[in-house]
Amino acid sequence: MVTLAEVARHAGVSASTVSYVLSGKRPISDPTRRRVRASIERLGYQPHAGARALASSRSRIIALMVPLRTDMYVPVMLEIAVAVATAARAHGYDVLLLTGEEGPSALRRVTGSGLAEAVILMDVQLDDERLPVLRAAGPPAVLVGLPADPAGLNCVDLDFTAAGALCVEHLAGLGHREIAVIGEAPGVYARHTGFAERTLRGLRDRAAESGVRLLHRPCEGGHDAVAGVLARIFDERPGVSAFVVQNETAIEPLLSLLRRTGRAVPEDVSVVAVCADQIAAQASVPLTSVAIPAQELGRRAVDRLVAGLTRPDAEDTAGVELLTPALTVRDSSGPPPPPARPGSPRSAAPPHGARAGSRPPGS
Amino acid sequence: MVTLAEVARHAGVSASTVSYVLSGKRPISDPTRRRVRASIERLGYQPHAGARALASSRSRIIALMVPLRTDMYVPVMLEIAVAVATAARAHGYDVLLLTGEEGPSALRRVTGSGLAEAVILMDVQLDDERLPVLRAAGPPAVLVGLPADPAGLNCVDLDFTAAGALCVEHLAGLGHREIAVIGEAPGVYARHTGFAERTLRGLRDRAAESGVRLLHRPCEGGHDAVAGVLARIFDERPGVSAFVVQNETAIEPLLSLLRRTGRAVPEDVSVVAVCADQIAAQASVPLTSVAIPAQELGRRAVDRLVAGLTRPDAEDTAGVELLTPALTVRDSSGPPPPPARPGSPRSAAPPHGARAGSRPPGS
DNA sequence: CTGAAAGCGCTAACAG
DNA sequence: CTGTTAGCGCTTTCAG
Repeated sequence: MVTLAEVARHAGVSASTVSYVLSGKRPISDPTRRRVRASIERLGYQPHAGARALASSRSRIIALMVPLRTDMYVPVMLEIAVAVATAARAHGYDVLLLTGEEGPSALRRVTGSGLAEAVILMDVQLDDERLPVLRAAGPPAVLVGLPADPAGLNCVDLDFTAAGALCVEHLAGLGHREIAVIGEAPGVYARHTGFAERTLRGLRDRAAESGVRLLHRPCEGGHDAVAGVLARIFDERPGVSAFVVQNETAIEPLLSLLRRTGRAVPEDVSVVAVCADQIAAQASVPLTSVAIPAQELGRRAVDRLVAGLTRPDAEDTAGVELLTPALTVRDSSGPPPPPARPGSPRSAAPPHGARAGSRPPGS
Repeated sequence: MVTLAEVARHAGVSASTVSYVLSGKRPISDPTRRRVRASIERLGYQPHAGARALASSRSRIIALMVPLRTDMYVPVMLEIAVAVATAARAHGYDVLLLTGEEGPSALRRVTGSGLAEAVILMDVQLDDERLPVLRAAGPPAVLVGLPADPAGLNCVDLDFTAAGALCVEHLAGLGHREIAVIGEAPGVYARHTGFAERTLRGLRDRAAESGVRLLHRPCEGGHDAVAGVLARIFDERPGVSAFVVQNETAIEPLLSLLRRTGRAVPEDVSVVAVCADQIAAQASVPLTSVAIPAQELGRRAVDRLVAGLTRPDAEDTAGVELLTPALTVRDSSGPPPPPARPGSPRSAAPPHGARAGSRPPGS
């Protein structure tokens, strides 16, 4: 292995000079720098990461903790992870991948051993067990997500409350008065995942303001689960003319079921999703949706972390940052159908049992 | 920060004794070990990763390179990554996340700097640009995937050729004589991704053996693209009675389009997928499928890597390991329909929407 | 603008 | 079974 000392000898300078050429922490004359650079190139020198971390007590590594369970927003998780890795590299950092499995102890481990200088947490829960580690003079950290009490924590997330409001606003603006929400799996709410509850709050508050009736139902993924939930929804609220979906695995089943039961989208019912843009765009009916800005979230998380690492004093590098959601109108939302009258075709729609169902009367 | 020296002083032993208590590389008397353990506990000592790496020239870090582009098998990629991280931890290793973006130079960087001891590569292409780095006395490595020439490389992958054969076998066994394959996006084939081509070979070879006609069409994701491909397939081969799909984003659109065009699955057409089990199970028609064993792939990759790291001499830790695929029968495959005759109900199915093109006359 | 030298915290001979 | 000690390769004062 080529060491700094060898480079120094080869270039006819001292070790410290080579070090300073690399770090730029003190002025080096042009000729010297040139010679050193040439030697580095010539010998194929690469600074030893461990030695560097030891001497400088800076590992230039950020730990990223991704959820072990992959029951929601899977593509988004990967996209955030990749964005974090990419952004980190742009700042000269590498990323260590931790799974949620190890929990708080993993944070202590990588942080206490100096392996990682800072951490980014994904899939934050309202009362996350990893938070105490961070508050107690813990390592620099950024949460992608928002816990119940973000005091003293550095958080980045989509403003899901606004996202929920945006969905209702869009639908109410089109004239819908009764909306059903198909949410994440019950387990997601059970463990108090922040974004799910915040979305719901946004939906409810805006619904109340707009005089819209709202029905929320958590929903497991998969076709059968969605079928059950859908049947119950129409049973309880026959007047529902629009859906908001926040569950990627429910999207296609929902669209499929609506078709089978003879409800055209958007003519008979509107659908608005909160999901990754790509998924909304590629759905069997391109969906009006509020996007989860995965790349942006990952990038912002790293930027804030690095800012804090670089100038630990700056106050403006902490706190909560909520990205403003944007709703993209595609083909799945429109005005509600005129009120059905007894004997009208729609009330005669088959109770979705026949698999390939009778074809819908072309709206 | 608590150092090993402090622990030694606190326990009244020498530094090396503490070190050996930690590493177990030499016998320590029970009382001594106890005292040292107690001091470690008491002081909350954590060995410094950098110092360790420097002194031992072993970082206990494995680099994992995930593809930057996320145009296929996204959930599988995440699952493999998480499995790698989990398995690595079980062996006392941590995982560094690299994106494909940096390419071969990233491998040189993390490996040359001693940051990572070994690497795992995902999304391997037949003629992968990262391979030269590995062959030339490169770092220990395991590829998740199979390049064109795996000589001297350590590879783990699903036996996609067998997977393809399995699909044809299943369908041929049911009596199908004309099968269409909906493949990955054209770009995937264009960059010569091994698994896609191997699957195709397995499909073709077995089709030839079984006297089955096979038509292969790459396909972009999304509903519209699938609609186009499907229309062309039925146009060229009206007799197609079964589909093999190897493209997660094409699955639901395909099922949806088949329904819309009045073809029941599995009564009229059978569908077999090569995809993650969860996706097959949750599809709107639970799909007969060959699973991609993501967890197993990740675990095996790490196991092989660690085996090679531990006993670098052992010859059996190198070479290619192909996991045997398994086909799970679900609800989407069955015998082909009896040959349609003019005037039969199926040929009278409504030509719903210009979207899927005009329906071909049955068989 | 450059050099010399003192560690950073740990491992692994070497010595007993 | 345990202690002593010489580095591992780099950063960063302290000198000049």
